[in-house]
Amino acid sequence: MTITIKEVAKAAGVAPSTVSRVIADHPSISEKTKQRVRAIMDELHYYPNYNARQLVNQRSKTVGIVLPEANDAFYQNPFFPTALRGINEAASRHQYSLLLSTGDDDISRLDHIKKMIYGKQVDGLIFLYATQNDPILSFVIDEQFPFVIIGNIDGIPMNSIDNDNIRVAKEATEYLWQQGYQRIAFIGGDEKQQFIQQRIKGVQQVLQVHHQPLSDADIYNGFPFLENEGYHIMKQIMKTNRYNGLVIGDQLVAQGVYHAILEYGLLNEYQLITFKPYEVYQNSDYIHYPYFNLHSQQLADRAMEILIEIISNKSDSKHERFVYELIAGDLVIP
Amino acid sequence: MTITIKEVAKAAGVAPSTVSRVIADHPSISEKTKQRVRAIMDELHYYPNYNARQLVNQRSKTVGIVLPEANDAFYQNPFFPTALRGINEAASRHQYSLLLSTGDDDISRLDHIKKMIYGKQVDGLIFLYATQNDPILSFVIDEQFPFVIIGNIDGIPMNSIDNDNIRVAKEATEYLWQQGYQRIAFIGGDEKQQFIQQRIKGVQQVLQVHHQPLSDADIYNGFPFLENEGYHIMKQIMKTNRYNGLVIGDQLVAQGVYHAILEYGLLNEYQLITFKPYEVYQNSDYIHYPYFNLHSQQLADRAMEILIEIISNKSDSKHERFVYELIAGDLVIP
DNA sequence: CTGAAAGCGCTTACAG
DNA sequence: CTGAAAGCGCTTACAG
Repeated sequence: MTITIKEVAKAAGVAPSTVSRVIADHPSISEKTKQRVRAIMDELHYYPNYNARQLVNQRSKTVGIVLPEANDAFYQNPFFPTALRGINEAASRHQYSLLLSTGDDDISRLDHIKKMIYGKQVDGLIFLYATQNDPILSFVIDEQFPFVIIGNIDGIPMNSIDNDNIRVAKEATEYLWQQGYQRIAFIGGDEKQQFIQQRIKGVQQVLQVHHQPLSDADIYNGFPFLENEGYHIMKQIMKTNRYNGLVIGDQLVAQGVYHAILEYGLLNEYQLITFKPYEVYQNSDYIHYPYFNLHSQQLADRAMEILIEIISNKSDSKHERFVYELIAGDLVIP
Repeated sequence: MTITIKEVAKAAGVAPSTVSRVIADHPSISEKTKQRVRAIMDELHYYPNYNARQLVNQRSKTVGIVLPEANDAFYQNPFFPTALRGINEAASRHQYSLLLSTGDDDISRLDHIKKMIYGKQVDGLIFLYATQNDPILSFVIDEQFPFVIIGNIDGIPMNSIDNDNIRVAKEATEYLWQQGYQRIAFIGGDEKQQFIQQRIKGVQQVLQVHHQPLSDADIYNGFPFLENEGYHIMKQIMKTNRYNGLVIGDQLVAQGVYHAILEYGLLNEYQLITFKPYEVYQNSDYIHYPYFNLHSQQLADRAMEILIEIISNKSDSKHERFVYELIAGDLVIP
């Protein structure tokens, strides 16, 4: 049998409402009563029923994590678990629960999100991806439901957190340039991802300054962020002998590229630089190439913090106000 | 204002109980009424409140995912997102929700799990790790709360799903042996993980048969499952020149090992073989070394299926009965 | 400082 | 085939 507030009340010789107030640490209850009730609660192993609490409170203290349509590139990218870790930490700090979205296709995913929201299961959402024309995103914007997106979408105001992708790409490009690698290509992947567009922009801006504009032919896109894609692209590139500096938009792709270079023994011909969600090999000589640490864990942690802030402040103003935070990246040099 | 069963009832000219029965597709309600009520539900965009439903039903149709204490080796290992994907798919198929456990240390993790269970937030749990003397595991065993563990723990009966680690390790070892690589070492990592012990056993069994037993000195353990650990171990090993075949217990470690070999140009000296959660590079020549595909996604999918089965059949028998499933691994050869 | 009562939005015997 | 009523386990005005 499960212990409810009633049992505790009876055992403590008080009313259920008093027990409820003790749980909430309500100031109007005397210390003596509080202590007595708490002792009973411990003794009886009382735990509040969240369903009842959430029903009456009309809020759940839980956040939904919105995943994209299932695909290898997302699930294999270290960004995903790293972000989850950050969200998890922040959730734990604030005693929030985390509900995962499910569903393969757009229909079932949207359906699940609607159930979560209308069913009062979540107070807010965190999007772990940012793609244009996403039906779920459109839906929550319409509904004005609280959410934070990791990444950004041009032209639509929303709460978001992101890396300063233009900036890190600029710094990356400048680094190659300063090192003397001045025949530069950008290897991206999925060009529909905003961050790829932004990183391209960064590279372009720097090369513009150096009067050596990046042409469209120097931008490699149109493939998923996977190691073997980078590997094959690089095998093509090596044939041309056109570049010596490579800015690579994704770290898995970079790994494939690096493998190709290593296999062909051309480490001295190419310098590559990429972007990673965390610092991979501290204090180790196992480092192959420079990269920017994007601190994805902290990024996601902040996403959660921002969301909680938004949920808590809700309804206190008529005008719209959005949070847009940028997380800096650090250059890590072998 | 949110639409409840009452509003629907009023609009349809029926009682709330009738609406409830329509939602449940209760056979005693006439088709006419059902259709009328459903039309109204659509029109009004009615969505059931899950908190109310779960409160009265005393079950949540949600499963808790139990994560280990936060550490790099877990979050960086591709097993984690792969397993999550499998669980997610099965959850979606069965209309189950997924709640993530949170907390850094053992205390706060156990605390959260207790809240989940006693607070009636979850009907069952899936453990994404299997370590001896885990306080959460002990707790749920004591409570007889439904759970499935991915992996296994010797000597304690519980519902579990796992790869046949001894078998894949045997096959891996036999493969090396047949290829002529007969000076064999095992590179593990975290020897407290059951699957490492099992894989060691597999290697030992095969070498025993070939009258060339694996000595303790040929087993490398005592480090986390990370690339640079494999890299450094391998650099040590290469100095000794004692082996030509390497069975590597974890794929991240294997990657580090491979890098070391590649850097030193010793690809012809060593043959390695490892175990991966998914098939990495289908139809591609970007494959470095043979490995066993452990099908972690399907494994986790099955974990969820088994759990749902257990939850549904609960209380129908007095005697204890546990499910123990093994997923086969496939050798993938470059 | 504490209690009795109403209500959150559902479901499910019990009647009819 | 359908409805009125009780109840799931909480919280929170309203009294006192």
